[in-house]
Amino acid sequence: MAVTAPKPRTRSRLPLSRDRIARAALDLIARKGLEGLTMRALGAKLKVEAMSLYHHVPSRDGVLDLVMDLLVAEVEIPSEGPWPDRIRKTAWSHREAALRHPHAWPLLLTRPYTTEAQLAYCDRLCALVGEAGLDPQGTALLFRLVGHYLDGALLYTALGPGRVHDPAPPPAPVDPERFPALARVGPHLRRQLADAHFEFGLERIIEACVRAAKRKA
Amino acid sequence: MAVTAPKPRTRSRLPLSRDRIARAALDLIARKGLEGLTMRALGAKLKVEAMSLYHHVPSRDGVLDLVMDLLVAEVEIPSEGPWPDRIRKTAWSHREAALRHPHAWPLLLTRPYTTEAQLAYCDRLCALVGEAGLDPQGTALLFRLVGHYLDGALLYTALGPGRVHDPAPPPAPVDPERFPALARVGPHLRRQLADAHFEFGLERIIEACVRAAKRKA
DNA sequence: ACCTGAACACCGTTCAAGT
DNA sequence: ACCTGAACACCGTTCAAGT
Repeated sequence: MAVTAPKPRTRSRLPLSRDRIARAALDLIARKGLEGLTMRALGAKLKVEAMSLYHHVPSRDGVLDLVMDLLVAEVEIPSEGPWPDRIRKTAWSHREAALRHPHAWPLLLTRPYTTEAQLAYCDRLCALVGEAGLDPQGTALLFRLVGHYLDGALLYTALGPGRVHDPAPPPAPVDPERFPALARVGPHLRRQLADAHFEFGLERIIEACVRAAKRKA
Repeated sequence: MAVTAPKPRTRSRLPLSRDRIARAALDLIARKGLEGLTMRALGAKLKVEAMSLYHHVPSRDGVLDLVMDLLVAEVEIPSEGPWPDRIRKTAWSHREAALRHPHAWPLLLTRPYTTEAQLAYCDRLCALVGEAGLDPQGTALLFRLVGHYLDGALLYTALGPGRVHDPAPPPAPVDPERFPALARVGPHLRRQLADAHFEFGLERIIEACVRAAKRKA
């Protein structure tokens, strides 16, 4: 019995889905920056009118939430080994993800965490810091200490120049007459040194956590 | 000889100036948020067509630079006393300024420092951290450690809920079945505790600076 | 059920024109 | 010199209409 082959659609466009929208949005942000993510541009990328997106997502903010879900999914939080080591690895994993998605990363610093995936990510971080063995109050103190440092360091990482569509020049030469301290320290604040700076600060933060854990124990 | 009194202008509008524009912009941001600062709204506030602003400022970004100048001018950096104390006071002064201008503060974290006033501010911060007595490389390490912590903490401070036009609800109750660690620690992450959290982290950071300074000396 | 097209109420910015 | 008005090329989102 002859079976008709599935009709080859001349326009073989997959149906829209939240997953396809999320990936297209992440890619668009990587190319054009956060403000380059417009509903019209996103629609064009998916070969669809902008208005079709609203059937899968409630608003532009809804798209940003999908992108945040992709970001937190890339962070690895190990569950084996001594906890200071796990904090160290988690921090570096954050840094790698931020470097992979510099334009999108600020979303994680400026928007509330609401989706299931985002809350699960927060939960894993709380559990990790809780391994230090302090009570919930003490855990919250360490959580903020580590968190604030990471947030600041990764925002700096993400906003660094030398990326696509980032017109900000590297720190311009500074007049040592008018700004003597800045002229002296400035050369040592170069982005190329950011790895070493990140590591130094991270180790001081972990030391502080270890000391706090010992004090309570 | 009769002198004609200066004709009382029925529309006594002051001439536009960069200073008036800056203050109006800061006020508009306080009321409507950063995205509420539009050239049209700013013009309306100054009783002028939006296009008149372009005679005093090159672009919307130029307005944001003026606002940043106002913000850094509010930070007090003491020049007397032991340096760990001065770092502590400078940090708290930052926090107070961030709390006075929560909506505008993120500008200082996301835009490059370019104007005279902004560079002078960076210079004073470098000079302060330089007081720890390390060489420029070491000074840069401390500068990043303190800076990243402050950036993260103040971004958190600035983005907190409970402000005008901030629809984000305080951390919603969390299902302890699905997110046990978050449910345990979450209550201790409330904004009301932010002062104590900020202080704890700041003191650990200053300790680390003191230790680093001793090690080198 | 899913996608479209026109429309609404906005943006930043340019430019020629007014006083 | 300073301000204006109209216009251009965009936004996010609504809504009635198509298939």
